[in-house]
Amino acid sequence: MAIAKKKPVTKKKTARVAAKKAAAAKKRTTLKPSPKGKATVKMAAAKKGVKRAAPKFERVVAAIKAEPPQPVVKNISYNPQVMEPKWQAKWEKDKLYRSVIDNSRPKHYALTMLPYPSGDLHIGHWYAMTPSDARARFKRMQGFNVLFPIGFDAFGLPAENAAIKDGVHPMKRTFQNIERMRKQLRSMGSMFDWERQMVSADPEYYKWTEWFFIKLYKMGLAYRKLSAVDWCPKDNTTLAREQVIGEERVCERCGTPVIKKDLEQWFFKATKYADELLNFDGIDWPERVKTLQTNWIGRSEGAEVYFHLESDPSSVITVFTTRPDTLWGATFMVFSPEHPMLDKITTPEQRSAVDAYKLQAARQSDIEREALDKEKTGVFTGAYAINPVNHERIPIWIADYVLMSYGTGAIMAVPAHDERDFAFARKYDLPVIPVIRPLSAEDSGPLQAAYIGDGVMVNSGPFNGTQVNTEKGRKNPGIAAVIDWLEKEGIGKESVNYRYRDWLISRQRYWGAPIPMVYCDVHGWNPVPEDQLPVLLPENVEWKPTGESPLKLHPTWKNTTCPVGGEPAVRETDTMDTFMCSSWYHLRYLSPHYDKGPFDEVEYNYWMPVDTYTGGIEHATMHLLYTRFFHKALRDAGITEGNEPMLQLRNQGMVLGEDHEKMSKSRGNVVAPDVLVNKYGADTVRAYLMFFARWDMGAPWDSQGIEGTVRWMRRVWILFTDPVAPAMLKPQPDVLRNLRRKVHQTLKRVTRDFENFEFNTIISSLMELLNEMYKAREAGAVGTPEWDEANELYLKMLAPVCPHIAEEIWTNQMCKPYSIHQQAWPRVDEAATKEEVIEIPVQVNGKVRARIIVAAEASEDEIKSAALASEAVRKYLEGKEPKKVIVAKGRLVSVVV
RNA sequence: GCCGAAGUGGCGGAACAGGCAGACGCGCACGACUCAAAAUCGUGUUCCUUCGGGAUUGUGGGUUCAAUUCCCACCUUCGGCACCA
Repeated sequence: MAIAKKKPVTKKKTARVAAKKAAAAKKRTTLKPSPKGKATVKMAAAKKGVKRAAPKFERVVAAIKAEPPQPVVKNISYNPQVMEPKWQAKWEKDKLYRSVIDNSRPKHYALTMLPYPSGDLHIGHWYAMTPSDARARFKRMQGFNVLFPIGFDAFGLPAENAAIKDGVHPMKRTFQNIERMRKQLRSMGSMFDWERQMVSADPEYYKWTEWFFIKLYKMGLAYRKLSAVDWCPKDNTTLAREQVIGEERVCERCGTPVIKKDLEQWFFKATKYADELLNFDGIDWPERVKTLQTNWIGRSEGAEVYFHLESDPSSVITVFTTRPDTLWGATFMVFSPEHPMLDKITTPEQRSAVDAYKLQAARQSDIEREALDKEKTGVFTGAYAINPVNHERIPIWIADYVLMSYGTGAIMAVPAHDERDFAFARKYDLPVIPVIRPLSAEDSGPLQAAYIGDGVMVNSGPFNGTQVNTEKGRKNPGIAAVIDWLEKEGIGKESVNYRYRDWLISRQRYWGAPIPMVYCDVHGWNPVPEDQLPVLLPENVEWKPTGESPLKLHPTWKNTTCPVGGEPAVRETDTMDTFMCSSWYHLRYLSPHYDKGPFDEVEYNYWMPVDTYTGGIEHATMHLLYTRFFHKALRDAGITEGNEPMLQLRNQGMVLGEDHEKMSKSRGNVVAPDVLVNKYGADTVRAYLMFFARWDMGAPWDSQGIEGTVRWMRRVWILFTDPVAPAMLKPQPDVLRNLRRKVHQTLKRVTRDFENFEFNTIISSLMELLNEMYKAREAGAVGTPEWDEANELYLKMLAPVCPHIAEEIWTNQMCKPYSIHQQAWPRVDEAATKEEVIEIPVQVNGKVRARIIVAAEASEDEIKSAALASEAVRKYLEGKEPKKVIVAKGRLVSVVV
């Protein structure tokens, strides 16, 4: 097969892209979820058909809408609607969750991704935050001094877009939304330390965002460059590469296809840290995130090789290749249509063809140009290059399959061993010279396709006979040998290329942190002096529907004087990408009102680094990569310590609507946490969110399912508050032993599951234990020390999950010392968890045929003889001796007949 | 094409380190209470069955006394990257 195969765009794929686009237009929840966040959506939706969709779902939504919120729990005194706000107020008054430095205790910095103040807390926020809160509470009970802060990622486009529509100033809208969301966040009963709150749009905060920009600028990590950048025509701003999504190349926020524009923009030199960002040593992050980041950085190893023009031996054309072992097979060279040398090398005869091709390439969008199924096109430049390894004269072509943005914008084409080059050579009838002979085929006829695989180098001068394989880089003996030789000959050297690009941070918008730079004709660009920070956003701005940044249109704001010479100068009117604000917010929590620097070092030394970070995976190649870069840059500036800001990362999944689709207002499948809290209480909602799915997977919401959690909560309440001690009988000793065993087994599991973020099994363990406690109560356990211990431990285990009901029972019903949230996490009594008598299944030929009951510490021999003595086993043995008997002590006996 | 993840009852899910598959919950069925309903409580609930059993963790192989778990191949779904030289 010759020409690159056509890859028809399937219906499925089109649908997927459309869905992606649609999703991109949706509101953001935590930080800035993007279509990437749909990951879990479709997985879950696809996993189990969509059977339960419409009727029931509509019924439920209708019911929720119609019903005025009212307590569902009737006839008993459990009343979360009263009890929860009461405790929230008391905890706040008592500053129960204030975290201050305490050198006598180990610290634990639990961070959850800060929300964007969209106006309403979404169920997704609850899903991310309440289990994180429960875990932070657990850590606190374990004796850690826990910092669990909250803030708002308050700059950003939605507020500005809304302002263009209705004229309400983003500042006003944002701070109103924050006020509203604070109330909602409080209703979660979370242990946020509100005194550490930060708001990124607050001048007190963005002063330091600007300050960091200048730091990076002074380190040479911020630079201004004219380049072809991605532009979202709807949001009227440039975007970072990370914010352009998928093969359709749409805006991460609004789903509009981006276009290219040549603009001067500010960049951060993130690529300087590419190699370091590939190293995840010392951090416990999900493999998935590490893989995404690794792929995003896209390191490839190879060599750069110096060709020169036939017409000018002093010229140098550098190419990058991952296959230096195929250098002898280079039969032509291809330049990108944007290559700067083109004008110089094109011959007069070819000029018109080349110019026409360049024009055509420039007119095409990236999508058209990079379409996979497009047939290769190109034009001969008339020029020839000399291959330095064998001094062959090879023609130079231009083709749009070579990108200026990767490598050097010029390639050596080896059609015999590269599919793209092969297709191109076939089309334009260029020579194909095999230089790797497959080990299997001794004499192969004319190549039908590019050969990529193990083999022996041929037609390769001094390297004939050298073995090559498919390994990349120096691990491949052929490549290693050629690289060494290139370096010795001075015609090339080992080299690494990355897909990763520098971070474009300029945004042509108003509602962001100003880029604190000033331009004057004499001294060029200079940073605003530190004592003049922050550069404040002007408040009196006009909203024009043109979409132009009001900063640009403001009559006076941009006028200033040059900090170097005092000449008239203008301010940069672009603002910073909001991901810049969120790259360091975890540092501002340490001392949100500190004014001598971005943070107080004393606080830093105590709290940093972040011990656990929780949030959505949609930020894998955006926020989570930016913040790592930022930390490393600050480390090199001597501002931070250590190589990584966040030691452990865990991602929650996504809560879908009941119709198994992503929740959205337009679909009408949104589950509002406020409604749920009014109806069931925060404790129930918290518990259900922890219970109803694996936290890292997420699942569709199930409004029936929550009933189980409602029942559980009620049963908890009744067990602890119902004074009836039903049994007159004295409990059997084994009842109490069993109760105690169950309690400690549960404690062991719950402790382990909290450590591992396995929240669903925490709840099921607690449900199980409650069922056992009901039975024990029936059996007369009430009033015994074992019963009291069970009660105490149960509440302590419940406290992180359902902080209000646990406090109410502990403090008010049981009159224990306030607060349960200041109690120590109980210790597992290992001895109590052990069973005395165990039931062991006996397998005969792999099938369970009998069960025997033996003492837990019975020896293998005892177990063996008990098993062989059992009737069922004797039946299968039919009097014969077993071939083999395996005893897994305490677990199982396996008899082979 | 490359890289990664997942697949267990009607549903969400459980199974610590290879050892009883289906914990816990939803739903459903039956029963108790009730004039009745709701709520609550109790019992049952993977499938097939000739009631002896048999099958069963996406499919097919393999290792093992024993596999949801380890290995190989494949299928499906999801995600990321992609004319990346």
